[in-house]
Amino acid sequence: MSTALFVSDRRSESGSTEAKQNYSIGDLSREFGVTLRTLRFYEDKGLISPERRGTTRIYSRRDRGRLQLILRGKKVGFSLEDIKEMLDLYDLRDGQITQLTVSLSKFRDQVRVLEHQRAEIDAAIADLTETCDFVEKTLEEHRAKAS
Amino acid sequence: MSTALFVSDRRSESGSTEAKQNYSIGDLSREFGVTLRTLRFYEDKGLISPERRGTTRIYSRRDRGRLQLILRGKKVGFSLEDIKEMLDLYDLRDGQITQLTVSLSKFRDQVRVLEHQRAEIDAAIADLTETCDFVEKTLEEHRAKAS
DNA sequence: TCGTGACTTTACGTGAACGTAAGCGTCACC
DNA sequence: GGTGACGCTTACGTTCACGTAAAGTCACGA
Repeated sequence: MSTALFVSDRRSESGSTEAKQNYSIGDLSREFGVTLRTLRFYEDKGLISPERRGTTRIYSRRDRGRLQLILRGKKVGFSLEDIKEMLDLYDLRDGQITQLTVSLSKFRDQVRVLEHQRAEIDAAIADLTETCDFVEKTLEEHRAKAS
Repeated sequence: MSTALFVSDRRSESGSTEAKQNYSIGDLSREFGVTLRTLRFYEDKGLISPERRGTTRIYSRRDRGRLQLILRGKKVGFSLEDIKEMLDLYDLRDGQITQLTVSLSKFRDQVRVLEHQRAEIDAAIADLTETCDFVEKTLEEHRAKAS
């Protein structure tokens, strides 16, 4: 399944049954499996800005969408600050072009970062696997001697 | 190049020229590219215990070996606490067998952890790559329209 | 009227692995 | 007798993404 990331959502949602327009903090918490603290934290960092009814937060569909983007951004390894930048850029909407171009560049950078991490993990796995083999062999020899 | 990890060093070092017996903190710092603070920190955490001449630390070849193991352990993703456990175990030397068996088990666990991390990174790369393709396509279309 | 649940605020705590002063000692050298 | 290299200790600071109290408001139901 593929979902847009810092790009307008590619999924069609017009057909969703009873699309709510507003959500409480608890609604989103349950739906996305994040704590209330997390949602308030994101707000504190300027990633989401729900309206208020009194002191109570009211999240719109747009806020929900932003939360989705935030969580997807985290999943692919962006920091909250990275995500904020892109969301802010998205908000400007001066020309979509700028936002798309900048984001594309960041995505490519991140792919490179991830590929690098992957290479390091591969090396570590190779190292550990080899060491495992060596240890197994040593234990084998020991057992052979002991018998 | 393969080096043992929490197993006695497999490399022959008898042929090394002028094998020093003692090292200052600065020596090890330079040789391994770690800061003085790091070496003192490892000592604080009980990973290394160099002797003292007055207040000055004197590292033996054995201390140097331990440092090597620590850094290799870090490279393959172990925490300092993990590393300490294995080193302590290694110190016991009750029977090498116990140490080898326990370490082997930890190594295998860590391989699994790393493989899991790799899978997540792969997924993230796939996701981002797909998004990049989508964005590129969008920009293409935009340019086509603009011309 | 009490309790429960959902929501709010402020604000200190966490973990990992060090960084970064501040302030001092001790040599060798010029 | 100044200067620089090298070493020491104590101890608060950093980064990130929240966790975890503590204490309060508000509405609803028995």
